[in-house]
Amino acid sequence: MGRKAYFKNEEFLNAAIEIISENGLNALTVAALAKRINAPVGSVYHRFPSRDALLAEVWINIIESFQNEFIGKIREDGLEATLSCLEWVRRHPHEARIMLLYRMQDLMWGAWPEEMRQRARRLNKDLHDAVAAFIKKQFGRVTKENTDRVIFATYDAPIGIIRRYLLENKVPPPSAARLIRETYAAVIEKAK
Amino acid sequence: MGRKAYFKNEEFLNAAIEIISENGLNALTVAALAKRINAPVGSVYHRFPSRDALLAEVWINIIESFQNEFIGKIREDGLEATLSCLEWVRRHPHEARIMLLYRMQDLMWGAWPEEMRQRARRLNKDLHDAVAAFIKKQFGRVTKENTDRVIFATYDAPIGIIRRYLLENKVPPPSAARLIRETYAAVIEKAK
DNA sequence: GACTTAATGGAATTTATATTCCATTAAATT
DNA sequence: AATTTAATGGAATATAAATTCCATTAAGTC
Repeated sequence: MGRKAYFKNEEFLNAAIEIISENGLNALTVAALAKRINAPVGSVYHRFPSRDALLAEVWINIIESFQNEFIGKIREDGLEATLSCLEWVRRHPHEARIMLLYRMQDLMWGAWPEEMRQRARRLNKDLHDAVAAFIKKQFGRVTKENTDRVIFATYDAPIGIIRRYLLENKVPPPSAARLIRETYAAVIEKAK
Repeated sequence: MGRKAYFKNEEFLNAAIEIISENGLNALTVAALAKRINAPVGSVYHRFPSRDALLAEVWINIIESFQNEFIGKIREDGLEATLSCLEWVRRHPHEARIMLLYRMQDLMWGAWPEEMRQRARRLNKDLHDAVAAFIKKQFGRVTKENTDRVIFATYDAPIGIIRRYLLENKVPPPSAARLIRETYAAVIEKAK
């Protein structure tokens, strides 16, 4: 009952992602957001309590998408999980730009909505558990040194190269996988 | 002649760096900047034509500091240059946070002042030349593949691990150097 | 087809900050 | 010590963008 909706929640979220990715955070005004999908400004506030709330949702959705894929893969295989970061970025270039070029703190002015805090906590726990299980499987036990190795090879190094391409408004080429593999081999497999 | 200055240009620049590093870009209002050194708002505009101009100078100073150190070292030795990134970050934690957590585009609203564009052009040329010379020395000739290897091992991978620590409000520990060395050995020396 | 509800549409308002402006103060010069 | 110049000090103004509010519109329900 009541009027049919012209605009979906998701359309605003996607429009925000595109604007930030293409023109930077400064370009994401509520007016620009509404205009991109030809919606009136008021409709933004009909669906989201504030610009901050919308951005919190954009952020947590992206992080969940990225990390859940990683978590799923690392249960099977470390190298696969590592390479999957690269593939996720290639499939989600706009989201990747936001994830790697901004921080939550800079997207929003205020504090996280409580729902988002919960989702973030659950996600971090899942990630932590999955990584710890992998370290145990790979090295026998979890030490600070092993943990550093795994995070570096599976996350830091791939993100490092990916981020450079994103900064240049490009998507990392498939050839980047070669360097990621070599690093993984040197840092994880050789150290076993 | 005329009244003696209470506030130096540099004090405003340093205050801005600290505020952004400690509390994020949103915290850097002109009022907050002035307050941090107990200056009146007007004095900011006595020294800088605009907030944007001040930020442009903050940014270019940081990039010059980082890259000039790297350029100097890579003329001598690739691994030394690579490890020097880590040391620069440890010596300049605030500057590092700005360099690695923001982009010029997001610090400023408008376009770069012309002076800054020139400084950036010169710097990029120097960096490019130094890296090309290193690649030639190391591999005999400059190919796309060699270039990717060198940038990855000397820059992307170190930045990747450094950035993770900076995101957690920490400075990377000296132990990070081990992983950076191993990556360099695997990606540059083994491939020679 | 009147009624209720949910949504759009957009003008008006509020808020947060950057910027301007000018009076005041102090150093150097004569 | 009067004068000139460069700087401070901060209130007033301008600006840009978020948010509010309410009138209008359309879809189901009785």
